[in-house]
Amino acid sequence: MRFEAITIKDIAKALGLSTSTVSRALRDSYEISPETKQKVIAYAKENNYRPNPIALSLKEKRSSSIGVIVSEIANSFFSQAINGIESIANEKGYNVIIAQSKEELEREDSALQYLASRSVDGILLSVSSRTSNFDHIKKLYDRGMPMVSFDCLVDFEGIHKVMVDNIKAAYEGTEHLINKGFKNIACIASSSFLSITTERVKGYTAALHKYNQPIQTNNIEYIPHGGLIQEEIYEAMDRLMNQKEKPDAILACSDRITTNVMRYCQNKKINIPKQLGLIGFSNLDLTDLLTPSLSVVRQPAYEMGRAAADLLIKMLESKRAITEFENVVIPSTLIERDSSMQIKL
Amino acid sequence: MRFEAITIKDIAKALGLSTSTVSRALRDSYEISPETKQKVIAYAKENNYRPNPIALSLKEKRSSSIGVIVSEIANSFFSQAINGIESIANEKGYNVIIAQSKEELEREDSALQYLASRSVDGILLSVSSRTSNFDHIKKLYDRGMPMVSFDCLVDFEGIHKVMVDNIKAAYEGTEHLINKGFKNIACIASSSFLSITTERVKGYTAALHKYNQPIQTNNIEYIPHGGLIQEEIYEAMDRLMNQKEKPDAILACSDRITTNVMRYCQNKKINIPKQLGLIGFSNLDLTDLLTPSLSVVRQPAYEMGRAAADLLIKMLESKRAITEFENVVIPSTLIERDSSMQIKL
DNA sequence: TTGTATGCGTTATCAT
DNA sequence: ATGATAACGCATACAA
Repeated sequence: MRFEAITIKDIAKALGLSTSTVSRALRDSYEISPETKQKVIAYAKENNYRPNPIALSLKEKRSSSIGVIVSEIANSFFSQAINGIESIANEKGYNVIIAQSKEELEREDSALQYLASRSVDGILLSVSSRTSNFDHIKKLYDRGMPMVSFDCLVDFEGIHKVMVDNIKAAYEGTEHLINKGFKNIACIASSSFLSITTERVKGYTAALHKYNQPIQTNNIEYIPHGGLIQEEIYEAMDRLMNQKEKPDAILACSDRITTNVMRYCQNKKINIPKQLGLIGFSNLDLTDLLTPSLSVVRQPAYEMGRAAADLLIKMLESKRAITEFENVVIPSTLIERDSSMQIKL
Repeated sequence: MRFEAITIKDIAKALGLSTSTVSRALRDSYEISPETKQKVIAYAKENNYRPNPIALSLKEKRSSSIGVIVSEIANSFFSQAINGIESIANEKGYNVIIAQSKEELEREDSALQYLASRSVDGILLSVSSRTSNFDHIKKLYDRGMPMVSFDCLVDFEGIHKVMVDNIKAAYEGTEHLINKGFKNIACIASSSFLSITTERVKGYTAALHKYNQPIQTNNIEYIPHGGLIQEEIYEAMDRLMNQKEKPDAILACSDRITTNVMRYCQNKKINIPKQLGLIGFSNLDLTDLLTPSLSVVRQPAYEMGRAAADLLIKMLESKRAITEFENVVIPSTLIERDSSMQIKL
């Protein structure tokens, strides 16, 4: 037996009315008599009637659903962001369709095509770390697909953005290490062409500059796949640690980079923070247990998800010109560990 | 400007053909002349034509989408499971709509109604820890909605399940603690009426029995919200630690419970494993860094997601009787820490 | 106040 | 080999 939902037609037949009368009664139209209305609503309720959203979509040319493209769901930052997106979407009666780019350009593009063809009303996009060219995105945007770029940003005229103040976040993280007495701080970041990377590196160098520490280009490592591939981070660490003047601390500029730098240190038996200082961007749930070795820059993932979904849905539902909407910048949080809070492992 | 996709009608008009000819040409029907076919396909490709899945759904009475209900997306176990679900769905041309129950019965029920009304072809469900009664689920199932229950299981006649061998997992975890020399092992689990709970507790008691350790009911704590609420775990720990004969080790039966037991120990400055042994079910990405204090039972979340999605889609696409499909049991993994691999924190 | 007809995009059935 | 028409479920312009 196939699952069959009750339709307006069924109600009409059962009550000896026409479908339009039923439709109008259910939408509480003024043209319908109270008695009929009541009868229809009672029957609908009794039989658990729900309008078929597919038929509605076809008619209204909108699906009340928004698409989300992230690099990977199983990444705390994004699962928290999706959580935020979901909460807003739920409130406003939208549903969420999720697609993953897995940090690959082709997958990102096909996800984009897929969502467009699924008739989503709009798209929330955090680009993959391999996306150096935004043409495929701009093309869809120019065809009229509403979009909001969040976290890993797309940059072209008109597109709306929800972001954190990455410069400040990286600046504060670096400053924290400097204040702890580290003198030769390296930085591992994602792809060099991404805004989140250039901004975080900018914050890093700004802090070094402010505290009169030398800025060495061989102390900055860029990771092609944004940390998805462990080996790439290990290789970067190898390069850094094999320098003549090897760094005494690391600024790890993403969730995955942070985790894998810690793994590297564990494998190589490098003591954090005695042999190597570390501060990382991280949203993992357990980071608070890794005190006092790890101070983290926490990205407000949930809040970003909410802000991005809120902005997109406002754009969708407003008649105002799209240019009237403003980008959103959300502050990140530096979580400093107190050594006295140490868990004895 | 609103995003408008190209339709068969547009192609027909542009090429001076009828919609049915275009439709047939695109589906490579034998009745269409090669020239026409070629012309249509070329035009479609050039203009990036994609069939409108909404119209298709309305016609076919199927949406090529499956619904997933989990307690929370931002929980590593579920985000990994969703990852697995997504991978299978992608392969087979389905899309995934996700809903969260937040461990609340009403939210679970409304998610169920929502997905049914969204015309999903089937549902993957991990029940909330507050679901002691399956009537709302069975009702939908009996109306013909294909379902697969995974992880937190639903149990009624006919429903298909994808699960881990919880008894074995908990047995091995407990055995591990016993082998380390712990003599008074307590157990913190989720709601008492859930199969995952009863099975894990069964594995726990079986191990104690096997090694001739006393089984004390006040050494078993049940958490109403499955660990979503930190206080509930703290209270359980308080009760355990305030007993006259307080336990020397804990078996934590879920991801959230494990994390929060660790947090509790950190706050109370309880040394793991010197003052208190701990083994927990955990899927967090960072657990491998918490050596050697924490051996974990790792749930094969990704594999479960894949197995569940695979089973559901096979059920959807097969003409065979639903009873012919078999439940899937997936083994969990015990990850024992080697003290020599200690990260110096 | 209610009913009839149309269209959203697609395919299947029936013409031609 | 191609075209016209109906149907999926719904909302609505138009008729009565």
